[in-house]
Amino acid sequence: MDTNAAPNVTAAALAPPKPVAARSLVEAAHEAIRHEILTGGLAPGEKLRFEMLRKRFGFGASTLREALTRLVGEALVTSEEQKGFRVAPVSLEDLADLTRTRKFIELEALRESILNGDDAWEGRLVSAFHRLSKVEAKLSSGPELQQDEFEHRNNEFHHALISACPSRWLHHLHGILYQQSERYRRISLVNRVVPRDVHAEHKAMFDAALARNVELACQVAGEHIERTLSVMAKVLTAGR
Amino acid sequence: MDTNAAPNVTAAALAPPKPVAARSLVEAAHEAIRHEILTGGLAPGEKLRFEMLRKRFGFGASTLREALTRLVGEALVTSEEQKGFRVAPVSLEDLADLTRTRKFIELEALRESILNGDDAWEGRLVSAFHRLSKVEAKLSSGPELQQDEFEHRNNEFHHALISACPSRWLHHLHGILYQQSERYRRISLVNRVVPRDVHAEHKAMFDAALARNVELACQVAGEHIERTLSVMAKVLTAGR
DNA sequence: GTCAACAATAATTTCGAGATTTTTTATAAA
DNA sequence: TTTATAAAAAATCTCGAAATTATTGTTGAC
Repeated sequence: MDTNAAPNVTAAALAPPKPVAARSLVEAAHEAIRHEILTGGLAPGEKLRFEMLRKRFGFGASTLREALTRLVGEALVTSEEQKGFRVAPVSLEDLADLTRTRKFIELEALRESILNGDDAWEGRLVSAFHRLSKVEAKLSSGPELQQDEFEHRNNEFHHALISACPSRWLHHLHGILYQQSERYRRISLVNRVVPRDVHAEHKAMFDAALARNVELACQVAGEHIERTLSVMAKVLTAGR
Repeated sequence: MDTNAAPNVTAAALAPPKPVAARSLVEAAHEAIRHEILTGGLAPGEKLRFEMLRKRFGFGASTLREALTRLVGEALVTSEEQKGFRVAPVSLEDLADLTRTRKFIELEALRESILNGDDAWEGRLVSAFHRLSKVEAKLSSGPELQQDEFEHRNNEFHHALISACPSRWLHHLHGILYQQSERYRRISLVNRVVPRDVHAEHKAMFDAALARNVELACQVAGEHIERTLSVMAKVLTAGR
């Protein structure tokens, strides 16, 4: 079969936020709505009416319904039988609990990853750190333009760190928690109040991991997560 | 409005396994299919065609589709774009990884639960242990009849143990892993090979928790989970 | 003036048919 | 006999409308 370059999605062509081409309309709808929730275009607690979503994204009711059901599974959307869907709410308590739980999971994964890491893992890590450093340097000049790209590379770097952890279930759980954190992180990025040398923190994690120093890496990563919490907490309380 | 005792679901009346009345057809379909997967009526790896599911359960295509999407979120079903749904496969590797990860999560939740437990928690624990003990005694006579009830009360007891853990996210993650374990556990229950005093193990956990002995409770619970793994592993390898 | 029952409106949920894609089967060439 | 191509069949995916349920607004009685 030859490659078909023509986009075969018709309804999706109407929606403004369309970063990636998806294999099915449900996937496209899922990613579009997910992006809007993560970036705040759909506010926490907001009711998700089908008529509104139809106009905004251009998908049919069944397609939207399945996309929302996926998002419920990722805990980005809540649903109550016969009463529709809502964007999952955010709160300081949830952020604190989420961060604590993520730290618990992520440090265990990091530990196992460092112990099991091979040359290929080191290669992925070096590569991801390099790409992240590049976008971090640009971020100070034009913040909003590179935010999606920064999140993507930040995600890649953190994933590379734990990518040698052999437990599929630990990865699965971490993925859920990480996506939740991303939501809070983006809130604190758009209106950042605390100046912070994130690059230095990333470099410390990178160095400790490559040196195979489990204890140091976990300590640094733990502090990194905690610091992220305190920054996000400040933003959330300041907004009130 | 007065209470309406008549079942308002029409299509669902055809399906044989219908334990609970659901608020929506999607929920009914979700629970019916989930039950069939957990009990083995739908085999691991089996393709889930809509025509087959329509005949078997009597729901419409969209309803089934959403129910399957929910099950994908619970990792009981896998989906590949444009190629449909399958029952999630089982394997010895997955079981080992799952058990290890569940132990990691469940012991942490148990630790926090014992430290935070109040009188209400003790009450729930005593009650759940009592109910579990009753059904355990009956289980030796008629195994198949009480299996659903045993699983239900076993679930209640293990949930009661960690119910005083304040972390919602830890509970959420534990729920995912516990449901997965239930699937393997039911396989090893129908064709059990190793005689085992499960009641004594449960009693040891119960006593240690009520005595607020964190270390002993975690040790006993850890051994309980490990022993469950070894039993299930024996069944899975014997089946080959 | 307050509360409850009832009607009107709006939203969600469900279904079946049509469009698109994948898989299978048949045919022909090497 | 094997491989490639193409038609046919089967399955999934998507849509819009009908049915069910929740919400809102109004009227009437106490």
